Amino acid sequence: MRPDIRVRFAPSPTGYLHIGGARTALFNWLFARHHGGTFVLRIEDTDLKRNTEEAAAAIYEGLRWLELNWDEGPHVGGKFGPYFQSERTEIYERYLKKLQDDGHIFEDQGALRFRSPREHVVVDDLVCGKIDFDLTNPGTHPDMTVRRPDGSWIFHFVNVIDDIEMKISHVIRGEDHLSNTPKHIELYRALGATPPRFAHIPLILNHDGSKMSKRDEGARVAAYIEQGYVPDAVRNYLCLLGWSPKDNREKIDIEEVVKLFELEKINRRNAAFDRDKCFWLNGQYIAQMSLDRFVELAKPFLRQAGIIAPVGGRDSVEPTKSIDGSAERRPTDEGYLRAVLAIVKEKIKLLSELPEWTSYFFTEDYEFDPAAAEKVFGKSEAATRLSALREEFRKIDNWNAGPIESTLKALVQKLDCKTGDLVHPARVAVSGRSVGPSLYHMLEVMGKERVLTRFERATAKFSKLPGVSF
RNA sequence: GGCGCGUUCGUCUAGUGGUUAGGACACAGCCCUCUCAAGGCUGGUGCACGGGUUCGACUCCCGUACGCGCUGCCA
Repeated sequence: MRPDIRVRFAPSPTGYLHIGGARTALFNWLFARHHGGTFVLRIEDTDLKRNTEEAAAAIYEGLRWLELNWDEGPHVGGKFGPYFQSERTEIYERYLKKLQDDGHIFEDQGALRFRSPREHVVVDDLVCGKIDFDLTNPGTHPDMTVRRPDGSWIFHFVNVIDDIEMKISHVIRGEDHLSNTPKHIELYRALGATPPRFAHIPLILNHDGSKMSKRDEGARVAAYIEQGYVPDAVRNYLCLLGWSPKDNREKIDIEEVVKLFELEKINRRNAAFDRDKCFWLNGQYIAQMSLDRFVELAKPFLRQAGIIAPVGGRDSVEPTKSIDGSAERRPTDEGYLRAVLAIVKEKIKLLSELPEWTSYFFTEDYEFDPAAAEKVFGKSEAATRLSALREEFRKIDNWNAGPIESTLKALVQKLDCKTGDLVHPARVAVSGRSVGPSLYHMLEVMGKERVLTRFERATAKFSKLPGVSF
C-alpha cells in the first residue's frame, strides 16, 4: 500500500465520456491499483454550472461500465471534497488571495492574470522525459488568465489548486496538456507547493491519423455499450494503446495488467484506434467467457429486442401468438435460454448481434430471408427431401445432436445426395436463415416437436408454388 | 508563425549497436466443414529521408520532411 500515491481523473462534464478520456482514466486507475494508491474522480465543471449532474452521468456510466471504480469523488465522497469544482469557490478565493497578497496577480480589463516569473521551466515527465520550456518571452507565452471578469475560474488555475488540495502525487493526463505544464508549475511555485510528478500519455487518433473528436464514430464510450461490446474487451484493448506487456500477449486479464503496469513503459507516440482489432478482441472475450457471464451480458440485449420479458428479476420467456393464432408451447425456463445462448456464444462478435441470432428460437413467427429461401428451396427436390427428413426425424426417440446427425447422414446415403442438400433446407426451415449455429445442436435445443412442426410448415410453404419467388 | 512531442508492416506493437527485424489485427490463398464463424497452415507488405558517430546502425547525434499538440477570458 502506498497511501501517498494519489491520482485523479478530472473530466469536464460534456455529456459523454470520450474514449481517450476513458483511457486516461484507465491509466490513472491502473497506476493507483498497481501501487495500492488512491484514484480520485473530480468533475471540472467551472464553465457549465447547469445540468452538471446530468452531464456527468455519462461519465459515471462509462467508468462504471469499464469497472474503473474511484475511491474518492462523486457518490463515494472522501475527505478532500467537494469533488465538483463548482462547489469549491471559497477554496479558489483563498488561493487567489494568497497570490494577490504575494503580488503575483494583476488585473487586465476586469480579468485577473497571473504574472509569469519569466524563467525557463523544466518539466521532468515520467513518459516524455526532461523537457526545457523557455517562458521568458511574454509575446509567445502571455501571462495566463486565472479568473474572468464575471468571476468564473480558468481551468489552469483551479486544476492546480485542486491537485494541491487533494494531495495529488502524480498527474497522468493526455499529451495535449504537456505544453500547459510549465505554466502549471509556475503556479505551484508561486503558491509554495511542490509540483506533482507528471506523466503525459499519447493521444488516441482516428484510424486515418486525424484527431478523434466527439463527432467521430467510436469516440463515445456509450457507442461501445450500445453496440454490444464487452467491457473487459474494450478495457483490454485500451490497455494496449500506448502500453504493452511486451510478451506478445493480446488478451490479458486486468489483474495481470495491474501487476505489470508502469508509467515508464508507456509509449510516447500517438496511437490510432483500430476498430477491427477491438472487434476481434471482443469476439475473443465472448468466445472465452463463461456461459454465466455471457447470459448476464446477453439479457439486456434480448430484453431490448423484446425476446425476453422486459422485467427485472425474472427473465421468463413469455408465450406469444404463433402464426395460426394459438398460444405457443415453448420452454419458459432459464434452461432453454441458456441452451440457446450456449450454441450462439462462439458465433457472435458483438452482443448486438444476439437478436438476429436468437429470435427464431422464441417465436413461430420468424421471417424467411427471401434470398436464403430462394437459393435453397428454388430446387424442387428441396421440399421433398425436407419432407423425407421429417419422416426420419419423427422416429428418433432420444432427441440429441448425435442421433439427429446420424439420422440425417443415413438419409443422405439413402437418397444419394450431399449432406448440404438436407442441412440447408432444414436450416432455412427452422430459422428462416442460411446462417446460424451448428444445425444438429440447434435442432436439439429447439426440441423435436417444434422442429417437426417447422419442417411441415416449410414443406407446405415451399412446395406449393414452385418457381414463384418467396 | 513560435514552442513542444513524435516517426518500426495499412493499424497496434516487440526491439535499446551486430536479429533471417518478432507478434497481433486486417488482407490473400489453402485445409477443415452443414452455413457463418472459430481453428490450423502458408504468404505479402515495415525501420520517413539526408548527413554524421562507429569496424558495424532500426537502435546514438544533427538536420529535413511529415504528423500531432499547445500557443484562449475551452477543458
